[in-house]
Amino acid sequence: MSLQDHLPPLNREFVAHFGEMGSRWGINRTVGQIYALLFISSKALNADEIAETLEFSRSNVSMGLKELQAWRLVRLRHQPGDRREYFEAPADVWEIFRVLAEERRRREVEPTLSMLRTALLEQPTTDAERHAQARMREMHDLIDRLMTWFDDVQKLAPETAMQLMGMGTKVTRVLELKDRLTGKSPKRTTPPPDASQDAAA
Amino acid sequence: MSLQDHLPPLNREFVAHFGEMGSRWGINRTVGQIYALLFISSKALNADEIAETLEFSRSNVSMGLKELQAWRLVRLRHQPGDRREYFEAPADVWEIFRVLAEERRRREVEPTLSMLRTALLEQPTTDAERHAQARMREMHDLIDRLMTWFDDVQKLAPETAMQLMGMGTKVTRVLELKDRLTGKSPKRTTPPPDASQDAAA
DNA sequence: ATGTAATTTCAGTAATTCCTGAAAATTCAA
DNA sequence: TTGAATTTTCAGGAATTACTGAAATTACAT
Repeated sequence: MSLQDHLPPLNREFVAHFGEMGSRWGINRTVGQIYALLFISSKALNADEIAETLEFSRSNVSMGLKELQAWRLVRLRHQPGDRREYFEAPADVWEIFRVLAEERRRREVEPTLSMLRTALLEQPTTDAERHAQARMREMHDLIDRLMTWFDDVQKLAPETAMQLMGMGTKVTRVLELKDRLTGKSPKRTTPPPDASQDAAA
Repeated sequence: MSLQDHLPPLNREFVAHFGEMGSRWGINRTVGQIYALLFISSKALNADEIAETLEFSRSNVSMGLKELQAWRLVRLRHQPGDRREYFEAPADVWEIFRVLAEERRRREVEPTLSMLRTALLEQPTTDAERHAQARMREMHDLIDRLMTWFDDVQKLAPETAMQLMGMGTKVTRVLELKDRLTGKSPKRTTPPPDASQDAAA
């Protein structure tokens, strides 16, 4: 029994793609494929079904699922009258995005932010240290701002966030007006958005 | 001559951290350390200086710099009267963030988006395919929205984008008002932001 | 053109990560 | 309890990725 036997072409394609992209996303082929399979599956799957469909060893599937759970990307369920564990990917894609962003932040950003904070408390002794610290402060401040902003957006209900994004840069017109009033120049790097954007309001 | 000899503790710490985080960020230790070194350096460095400071082989530094250039994270410069190539990291941290986001998008998002678009053109033949395609459409639409929005923000001048972020969720009040008028409930997942956020307006 | 400095390529090796099968541990029904 | 079903752990091998030194290439001054 092979992946080919069980999955229709469309599903197979999707699963294969996630396997290939895995390394770029910081997960391995196995984990990527397992997630993809669960994401497009209409029902929760148990580890044996996954192993059989993807032709991975049972133990590999076990490890993969463990990692996906650590990422909070899959959820464990139990079917009545079946003691095996079933797994599924949450249905709401915005929720998936939120969780993914949270986890990446925790793993890829927070450690650096914390290192920077520590470094910024030190008293620089040489010129090299003084300059390095100034650069670190710039980096720290940007990351900190991005994270604070992201926190804010995360607190929004999905549909509000979607709406906010749907507005595009229209929000910035308010800022431009304010800048004009307070005497600053608006400074765009590209021409203003065209009128077709205006529908959302 | 060792890293220890050349770099003061603060700088050494920073460089080491980027080396360790490298794997989580999808680059290797070498590349991470080279970038970190250039980022905090007050002047452009040539490959030999880098190799000596970090104690990597000259060829390794050459490959690392090549990769950093492919990421557009370092820039090549020439010093008058010196035929060696000097490298530096752009000074503006917002610019760095922008480039990083662009590159990650190109490498990690676009291939998937393109795969999804292709898959969505297919005519599903089984129920499994129909369901898979529906899920793919959800994924595609979310990514597409995020990217469009990100395009918009990228077009803004740094200070405008910063301001936009500084506004936090205040923008959403307009949306909430609109929702209330059109009869939808605002649906927050958390209580509204406190008044301390209001300073930016 | 020639020679030297600077950089890149690349084959081989080292280091790391991934995956498997076997064994151990856990869960649960009887 | 016992034992069968299920899941997890983990040592060792396979596959991949990283790094080096030597050789080749390129760039440039004379």
